[in-house]
Formats: sequence, C-alpha cells, structure tokens
Amino acid sequence: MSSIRSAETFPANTPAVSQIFTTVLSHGPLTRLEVARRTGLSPAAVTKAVRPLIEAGYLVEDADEQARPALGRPANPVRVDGGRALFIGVKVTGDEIIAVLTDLCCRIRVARHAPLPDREPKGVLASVAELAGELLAEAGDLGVPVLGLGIAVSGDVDRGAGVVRYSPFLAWRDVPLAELAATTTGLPVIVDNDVRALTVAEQWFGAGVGLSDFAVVTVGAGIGCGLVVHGRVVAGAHGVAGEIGHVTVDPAGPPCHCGNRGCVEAIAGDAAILRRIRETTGAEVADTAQAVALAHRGVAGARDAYARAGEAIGRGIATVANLLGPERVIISGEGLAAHDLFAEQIRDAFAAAAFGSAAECDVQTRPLPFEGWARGAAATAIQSFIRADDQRQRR
Amino acid sequence: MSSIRSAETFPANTPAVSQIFTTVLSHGPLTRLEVARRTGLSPAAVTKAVRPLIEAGYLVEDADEQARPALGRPANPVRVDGGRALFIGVKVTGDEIIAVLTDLCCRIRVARHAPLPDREPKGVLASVAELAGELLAEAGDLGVPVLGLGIAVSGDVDRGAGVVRYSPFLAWRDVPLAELAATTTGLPVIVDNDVRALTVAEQWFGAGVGLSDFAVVTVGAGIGCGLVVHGRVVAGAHGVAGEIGHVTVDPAGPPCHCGNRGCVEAIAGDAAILRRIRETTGAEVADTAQAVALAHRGVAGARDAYARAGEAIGRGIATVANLLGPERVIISGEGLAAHDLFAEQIRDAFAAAAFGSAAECDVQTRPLPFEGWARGAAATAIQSFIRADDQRQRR
DNA sequence: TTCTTTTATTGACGGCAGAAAATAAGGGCT
DNA sequence: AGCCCTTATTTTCTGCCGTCAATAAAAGAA
Repeated sequence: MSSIRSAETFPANTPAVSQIFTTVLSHGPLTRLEVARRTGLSPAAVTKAVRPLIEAGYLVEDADEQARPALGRPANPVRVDGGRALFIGVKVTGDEIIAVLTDLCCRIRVARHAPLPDREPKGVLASVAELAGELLAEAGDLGVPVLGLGIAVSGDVDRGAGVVRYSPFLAWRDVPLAELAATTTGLPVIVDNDVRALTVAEQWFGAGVGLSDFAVVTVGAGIGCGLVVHGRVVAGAHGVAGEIGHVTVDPAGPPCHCGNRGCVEAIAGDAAILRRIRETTGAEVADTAQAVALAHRGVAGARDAYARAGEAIGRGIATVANLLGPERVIISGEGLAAHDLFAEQIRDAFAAAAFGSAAECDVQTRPLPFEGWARGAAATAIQSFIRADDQRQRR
Repeated sequence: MSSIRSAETFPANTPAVSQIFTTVLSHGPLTRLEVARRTGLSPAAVTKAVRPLIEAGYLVEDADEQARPALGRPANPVRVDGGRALFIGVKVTGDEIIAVLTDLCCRIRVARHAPLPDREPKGVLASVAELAGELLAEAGDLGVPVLGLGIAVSGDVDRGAGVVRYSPFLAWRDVPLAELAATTTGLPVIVDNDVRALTVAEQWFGAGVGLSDFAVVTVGAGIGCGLVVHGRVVAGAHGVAGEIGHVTVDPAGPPCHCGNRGCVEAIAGDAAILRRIRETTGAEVADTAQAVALAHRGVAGARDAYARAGEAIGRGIATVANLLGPERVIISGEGLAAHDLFAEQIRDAFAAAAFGSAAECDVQTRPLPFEGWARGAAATAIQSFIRADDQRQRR
C-alpha cells in the first residue's frame, strides 16, 4: 500500500508513442527498425519515441545475444518491462469474485477468489475492495506500483461512463461502479462488459494480436461474442453488441429465457444441454461435469445433446462470419471442457453455413482458465492506462 | 470530351482539409464556426483550410441572406459547389447497364441505361465505355469536368485492387476492371461491390449521415447488407461481408442455391417468393409485378408468401442488430415496391427477435429508384476523389 | 454615437514527424 | 591487421499543421 503512486500516468504525449508502445507490447521484442516498419513511422521517430519510454522504465533493451543475423550492425531489440507496473483485474459473477494481479504484459502474478455473499452493490463493492486490498498488499511486497483496476461484469455496461446499466445476474441497474470502486480503492478504475474485456485481452495479448477483424466466442453458461472490427472492439450504439447467444438458429427449437425459440443459447448453453440430457435420457444430471461424464461414457442422449450444441454454435459462428468476414474466430470459455464432444459439429456446421470465402475464416479454440475473465478485466485496465485519451487503432 | 482535365486532383494536403470538406458535404451549408465544432478543430484551422477550397471552386460562400440570427457579426456559411465537378456511376447487372452523371453532391444530372448484350468482360467494357462516353459528352456540353468513374458490381470485389474477384451473375473471375476501364475511358476508376457502394452513398449523402454505426439492407432479387462500423464500411477480411442473404432463419425451410436451407434469400428473394406463390396457389406468376398484384388482390397464398418474406427479413435484421448494435438500419432495394405487403412482418419479427436494447435500433425504409445503385457507384468515385489516400473517419 | 455580441481572420508559436546524413557496430575478405 | 560492406541507430535540420491569442468585421442595442 505504501509504494503506490496513484497519480502515475503513462508518458504518451503523442499518438506515435502509444502506437509504438502497443506494437512492442503485442509483438514481443522488436528492433527499432522493425517497429518503424510495422507502424509506418520513420526509424527516427521510433528512436525519439522510445527514449522517454526507456527512461521511464516501461521499455528495456533486450540484451538477447542469441539470434544473430550475422551481418551488419547487431540489432538491439526493445521489449516491454512487464515488472514495471502491475494491474488488478476483477471478474464479478453471480456468486463469486475472481481477482488477479497481472504485470504490464498481462501475465498473471497472483490470483484470488472469494464467494459473493451478497449481490447488492454495497456488498459486492466491499468484497471487491477486500480482494483488491489483498492484491495491493502483494504488490507492495514486490515494491511495484499498481496503476489500475479493471472490473468485468456481464450485461449492459457503459465503459465510457463507468456505469453498469443492467446486469441480469446481479440484478443491477445503473450502478456507477467505476466511481464507487475508485473512491474505495484509490485506483483508476475501468468497468467493462466481461466478453468485451476478454476480447481486449485477446486483441492485445492473445490470438487476436495483429488482426484488425476478429471475433471471440465464449461458450459456457451463456454464449457470448466479442467483435473487433477495423481494429476496435465493437460496443454497439445502445450498449448491446455480440449477442450471438440470442441469434435464432432454429425457430422450432426449445424456448429461450429471452422469449424466443431456438436461440444459440437455448440449445448450447449449459442449462439447455442439461435440460435436454434429462429429457432424452431421464438421467439425473446435476451439473455440467456429470453431463460431460455421461457423454464421455457414450450415453447416446448426452452425446446427442452436445452434438446439437456444437451445431448451434457452428451456425452462430457462421452467421458472424457471413456478416462481418472476420479473419479469425476464437472460441473460448468454460464450456470448452466439453470441447471434444462438439468440436467436430462446430466445424461441420460452420463449414456448411459459411457462405463463399467467409469459410476461409480461421476458427480456433483457446482454453480459458478460470482466471481468464479476470485477466480480461486487467487487460482493459492496461489498455486504458496506455491510451488514456487516445483512440487511434493499429493495422 | 474536350474539357476534361484528367489529372485534376483534390487539394487535400492534410487530413484536416478532407475532414472539413466531407463535413460540409454531408451537413449542408455550415458556418466556419459550426464546422470547427463538428470536426473538433479550431476555428482558425477551418478558416485556413477553407480558403484554398474556395479558391479551387469546391466550396462557395452561401450568400444566404434569410436566416439572420440578428446578433453579432453575420455568419457566412459555406457549402459545396455541386456544379464544380461531375462524376459517373455505373451499375452492371446481369442483363443491363445503368449509368448516371452526378455532381459533386451526388445529385443525379443525367441517367442512361442500356441492355447488356454480352457478359464477357470485353463486351461489358465496351458497353460501359459507350455509356460513359455519352455522359462525358453531356458533361462537356455543360463545360464541367468529370473527375471519376465508379463501377458497382455484385459479388466479391476487391476495391483496393480494382479487381472483380468473383461475380456469379456475370460469371467473372479475377477481372481487373478498374485498370481496364481506366485505360478505356481515361478516367480514374473505382470498382466496388454494389451493396457497399450503396452504403457509401447512404453514409455520405443519405440516411447514414453522421452515424458511425448503421446497416443498409437491400431487398430484391437477392437480400444484401452493407455495414458501417466505427464510421467505416466493413469489407471483410476475405472480401465477404454483409451476407445477410445467407443467414439461416429456418433450418427446415426451402433449399437455397448456396446449398443450405432456409436462408433469408431462399425465403425473401424475388425468385423464392414467386416459387412459393406458384406452389401454394398454383397460379402462373411470371414476374414480381404479377406476384405483387396477386397479393394486393388479396390472394391468400400470395399474401402469405410476402408475410413469410417479411418475417425472414425481420429476423435477419434482428440478427444484425444483435451482433452489431447499429444505431439505424436502412431497408432499401427494388423489393420495396412490395413494401406494404411485408413491412408489418418485418417490424414484428425484428421486435420479437431483437435482444434487449438492440430493439431500440431505428429501422427505416428508403425507396430506391432504379438509378440508386448507379448513384452508389458515383458516391464511391466521389469518396475516392476526395480522400485519395486518407483513411480518417468522422464522428 | 458608442457599446455589445458573435463570427471570421491574421500572425506568431510550438511541436510532431520525416529526410538526410552521420555515426556505430559488427563480420568477411584480402 | 586493415578495409569494405551491410545494417542499426542517432543526430540535426526542416517543413508544416494546428492552436493560441489578438484583431477585424458587422450588425443591433443603449
């Protein structure tokens, strides 16, 4: 707690600086020349921008003596010093809070979680503050300042205003969470939708690095989707975007809590799979783990439920691909535990429903550890720290 | 033909200039102060940027003496002089060519069309050149230079490269149309997908002015969709985007030429509606006009076919709204002749399938005259003339 | 007539980024 | 060992865009 300089800001006076920094952040160690090539700036501009970043400790020269191209002056790559600063990411679900302490490169240093005794904003805030306090103490032990706090909440979140407009799981409406948490913790706070936060993490530190158009699809209790178009995360004019879960794939399908029938989520969400297994097999499956076990044992009804789920997800992804033509779709989420049960159906349904060259889209799966969501929240905090008020996008 | 200075370029040395110009172009006459407010630039910058544009004749001071605010120095609004330059837009369909001569404000001055005797690139090119020649002659009579030619083709078009990658209607593959037409006509040529071109026209001169996120849905022989996200038209990583026509709305629906079942186009495309009317009523409907007439006469099978089409379109639009959260959806296309037959179904299906606040999206219809597509092509030519090599977006 | 109010314009200034050239740092060749 | 070649980095200089602050302009109000 003692070593925190809460007013520390990133020395990004100019768009070029933040562009250069994010390039180095995402693309590992790079020589100045290579940075210049990727950003379209001149080598001179890179040198000038890099110097203050090195002086401030955010970049370091990577004395990596192994990769010698053997001709000409040896290159002197720079990389981000992850240990220069720490960030806290918090994911709030309906029944627990997960918090991580990450470095500037979004690598997780410490992870904690705690049950959520109370869904009232006040109680949640207290729990967040407590976990954040523990992580701040850890950071203090390391002697590294914590420069931001990101909070991810599912539902309709206005990141700019820092307000949770509506969260079904928490039963919140118009809670100014950023302001509340900032006064409680003394840190700069960013609040964002959980799927968008995960998308930011993929864009800066994951499988979306370097892509200007991609989608992240999360499979679990719900089916979510984060979209990056023209290098920026899509937020939606009314706060709603990426609602792949309520895309209809079969108007004759099972009813969905949204009031329609045959939504992706009504077929491929955890609850939907469980219900279907119960209906077709009559078995008493209490949770997803049992359902997966049943399917792995080869019970036809269970396998079928997962196959249908895979087909629905594949169709949903194909819809995204047909509409947006992303370069890549990254499938992630807790539901990937059952990946082997529906991977094939996802691919087949996608291939069948993708139109023309939309099928060239690269569909990959990425496992998501349980701290993944919290890490996404940390990524939004890092992003907001770096570009404070700059809205440029990279190629 | 005589008065064409083919090398004339737009004096947009700086991003600020092109930003200011497009603001004035889209938002009618504006005072310099108002322009400064909208662009976020300082009034001084606007004054300096405007001067050369006035000298070059692209802007004029609007000596409009009626709207006096009666206090302070009288405002001196500037507007674009549409008559300063002309552009040609050409739409190539499977069986005819439509060409328009527009001014800089994309107002149509002359429209022509001609049948397409031949679908080979050579023959199409000759027809395009002939129509363009006629329009060039008209422009010559007016003494106004033509500064660009836009060509709109359905299918997979690489605008940057000026190549038609694949056009099913013309049976073309990898035709470098921009290059060919440029050498034939001597004009700078832009080739783009027809729906994207129409979207550009709406973005700059239509119902999309000032919006950073909206969609254009075209209803006709096919169902198409152009998307604007973050102020830019979505092109798709593999050339495919906005393929709303092949979004599945009912996996048990009628087969589509794409190989799937129940695509929007397989239910709401002109051919699909005709087929369904024939099947349900047994009537011999030869074309869309007859089908509309039948429905207007109250024939149940015909009315039903249109109702189904409206439902499919509404679902498709809801899918777009759920995924992207646009501010507005603009429905257009030749199919709007039957607008009264399915407008209600579109609205109902959209309202039912839109999730949460995605339903707040403003859905409007805009009639599309038969020169609409060609005007879109002209809009792309205007756009490319103005921003030559600038990729900034507006708010 | 003189003041007030709003808009437009001018000139000085600061700062970003690019170009060109200089400098640095190897390794290979003779 | 000394020279040359290649590549990386830095320095210096310069152009130029856009802001700041002061000024002009054109009414109506007092």
